Amino acid sequence: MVNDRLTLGVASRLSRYLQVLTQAKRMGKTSISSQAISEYTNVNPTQIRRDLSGFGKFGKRGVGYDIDMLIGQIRKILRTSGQHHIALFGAGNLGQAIASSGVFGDHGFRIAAMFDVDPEKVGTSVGDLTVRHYTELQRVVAEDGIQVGVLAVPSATAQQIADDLVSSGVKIIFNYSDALLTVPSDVTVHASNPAVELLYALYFYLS
Amino acid sequence: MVNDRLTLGVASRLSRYLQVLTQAKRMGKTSISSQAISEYTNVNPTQIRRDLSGFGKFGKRGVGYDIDMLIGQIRKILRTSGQHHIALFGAGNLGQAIASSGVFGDHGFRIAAMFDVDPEKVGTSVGDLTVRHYTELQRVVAEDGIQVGVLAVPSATAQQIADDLVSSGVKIIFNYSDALLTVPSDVTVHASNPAVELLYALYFYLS
DNA sequence: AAGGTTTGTAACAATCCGTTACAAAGGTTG
DNA sequence: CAACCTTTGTAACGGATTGTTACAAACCTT
Repeated sequence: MVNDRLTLGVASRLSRYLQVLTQAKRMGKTSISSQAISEYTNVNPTQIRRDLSGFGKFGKRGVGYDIDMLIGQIRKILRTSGQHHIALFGAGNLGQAIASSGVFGDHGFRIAAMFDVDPEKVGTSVGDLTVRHYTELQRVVAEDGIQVGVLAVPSATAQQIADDLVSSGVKIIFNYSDALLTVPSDVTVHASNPAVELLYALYFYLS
Repeated sequence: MVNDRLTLGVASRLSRYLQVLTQAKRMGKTSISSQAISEYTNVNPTQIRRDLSGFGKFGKRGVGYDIDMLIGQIRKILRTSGQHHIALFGAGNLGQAIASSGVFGDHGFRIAAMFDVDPEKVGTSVGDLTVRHYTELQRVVAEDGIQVGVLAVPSATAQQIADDLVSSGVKIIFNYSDALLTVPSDVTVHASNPAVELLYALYFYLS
């Protein structure tokens, strides 16, 4: 059925294809083959074609996939074609890097607000955002329809922000801090740790 | 066989356990159950015990796993217990965030050098590192035994750095830029894109 | 028109994973 | 000390996912 949930595996691979497609588009390419996607994702080309052909005939035989079109199709499949609003916590180096990187914008995420508690930072501008004080959290979440909170703060303050996000109704938290967050079971925490990803890459290199 | 390569799945899960264990240790915990690891990783507890028991009896029945011990064991299994040296490119916001975060240090990675081309930045200090000029790359890689290059640079310059790293003999590149890098097949590129990871999380929330 | 490339698809085997189950070992409480 | 609870280690089974091989059809180039 078209309306079935994707399996974890398919959704994860589709996301990875999307990453490569977006990068390829930035590099000025307009078309790409399953073979080429395979080289960048380490997913077998037959698997890629199988994943995609489950949703429609997106490719042209002898040519490959039109990148813009495929990006659109995968977004539709992942049901994330709309605009999503995120709130960013922490205006330190990491927060500023995220705010000015455009990496979220490319995928339909708008950084709707940026928060910090440091009075030196509140009121300053980062890109086209103005850093707000943390006390505005509840109001901004409600007014701007924030769906995702991104934590780029020291680990000591992460749990408190997570708690406040949860009580404001935010269900997805992206945690860049070292803290291990405790949240209700209907809230998703995604933690990103580059060092752990490196360990994984290194294992396969060393073997 | 003990000396077999781990499968992709096992290595990936072990890395994720390691991430949770490291965080739990930071939070002051000394012991953890497979059930608790499961809640943070979404890996089924039986699967966790099965993954671990393939390598030895690390747990205590009725109690759980000693965190320090388990971190050590997993590092041994991943053969990444030693010190690894990384070079960081780009002393902008992201580069500074990485250099000062301690996230690599926790996992046995030492940031041995940091590079930039901006004359304003070369010579300045970030944490206990001094930013060096990019022209020193070849020498530093050789002298310090750099195994990994981390790119926190604008996408326009990423490919050039990747090429130079490859010709210096570095085989693992961690790419934070938006560029799609082309490298020889014996070089591993790991790209991290938080927006794509968010799309994935969002899909399961929206369903 | 011929030849090369790439998709879409099928079929099969192998592997991986979730689930259920349970004994053994450790801790806790009365 | 005995009963009870928790948690590991392990086995077994069935279902799901994935790698592999294969090939026709469609597309492009020459």
